[in-house]
Amino acid sequence: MSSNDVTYALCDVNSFYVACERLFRPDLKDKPVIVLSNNDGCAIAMCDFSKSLGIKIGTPYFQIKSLLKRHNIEWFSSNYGLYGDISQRFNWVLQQFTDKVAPYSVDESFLMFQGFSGDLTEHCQNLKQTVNQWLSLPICVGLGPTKTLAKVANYYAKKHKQSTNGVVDLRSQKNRQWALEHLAVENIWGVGRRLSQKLKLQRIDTAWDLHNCDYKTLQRMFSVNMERTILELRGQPCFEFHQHPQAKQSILNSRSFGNPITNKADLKEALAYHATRCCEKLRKQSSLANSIQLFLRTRHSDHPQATLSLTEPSDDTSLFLQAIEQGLNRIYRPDQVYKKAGVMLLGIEPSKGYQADIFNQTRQRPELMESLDTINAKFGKDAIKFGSLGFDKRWAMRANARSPHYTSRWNDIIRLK
DNA sequence: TCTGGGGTCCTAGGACCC
DNA sequence: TCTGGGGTCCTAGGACCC
Repeated sequence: MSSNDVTYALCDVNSFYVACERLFRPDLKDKPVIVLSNNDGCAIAMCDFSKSLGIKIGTPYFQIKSLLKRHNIEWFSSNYGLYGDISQRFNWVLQQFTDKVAPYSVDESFLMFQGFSGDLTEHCQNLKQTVNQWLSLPICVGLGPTKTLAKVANYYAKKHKQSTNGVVDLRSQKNRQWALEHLAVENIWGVGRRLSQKLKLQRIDTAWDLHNCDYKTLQRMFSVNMERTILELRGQPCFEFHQHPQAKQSILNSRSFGNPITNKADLKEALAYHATRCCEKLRKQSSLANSIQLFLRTRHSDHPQATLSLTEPSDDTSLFLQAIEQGLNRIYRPDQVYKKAGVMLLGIEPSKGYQADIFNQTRQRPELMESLDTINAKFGKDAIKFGSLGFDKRWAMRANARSPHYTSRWNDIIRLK
């Protein structure tokens, strides 16, 4: 089968976080809603009405506070437990329509159709309707011969929801040219603010302009990714389709503090917490890491940082906690005010097949880690934990309006009276 | 006063080696 | 005093994505 038979579909939930918040709150169906980032810092998702007021993604909460009140807009702290669970259900529905589903982010997935006989547009209309019926999520679908063109199609489906009924097909050359001619270069997937500025200096203003460029020249001027984007705009697939999540090459956990911190003991607890979460993610993907980086952020936007290597790769939380303590001693300054802390694991490799160094005296306790994970999976996060995590979480972030974890915590299940 | 978090990939430049 | 060239590996920083 030639690659000409391959079509990609990008399915994306409209205002996903807002849609999730509305799921269990039918009273919010026609009411404006926005969702704030972690720590209730800024707006990260909103309904069309809020957009029409000029609120942009990333606007700080304090700047829109009065606007929200004036227009009676309901706002929520983000609830990633809920969004993650709904996302899984979304992908499950997509799998009823093709066995080739590649989740791309929490709210969008690529599908691949190969040698599909029948009307693909109709199939996707059907898919869209099913997602809406089963999960009550509004989605848009873009079809194209490459992922980049499917993204372009999705852009138009979202922009013209009414006239397209939420599905746009850019497989034909004629539709494609029109779509690219009317698409500003900054709206192409992979072309951000900086690159579009530079492209415009070269008089490359639209996706069609970029499509017609000499890709070798632009590869030299920019990078291989620019070359790939151009080829994808011409219908030649360059970006891979990963059906299964790839093992992460770095694992990061970080949070801003609810209130600024100066105390070393509090910082240590926060870092221990982040290291614990990182190690859980590491074990979940069956990997080992050989180094850990901890970083702090002060009021003055500088970020002291320390990277420590283990004597051999490990997934044992306690080894990383020891490293944290050493690292913090190196970078902590009592006269500083800290806003944020984080931990990153690096040098990641699969644990399967790892040849342990027989001369290494470091304790590795896979059974202990496994028991820890099993207990916490059953009884909830940190049901059992290392003492260095502490108990009072004085550093915890703000989340003043978080909705219940309707689908993932027994205590949060809706009760009917 | 208050501005998120978690990733990927690419490139440039320095260290080091032969 | 003169002091090459090519390769690899690592890291930091930048750009992008959602």
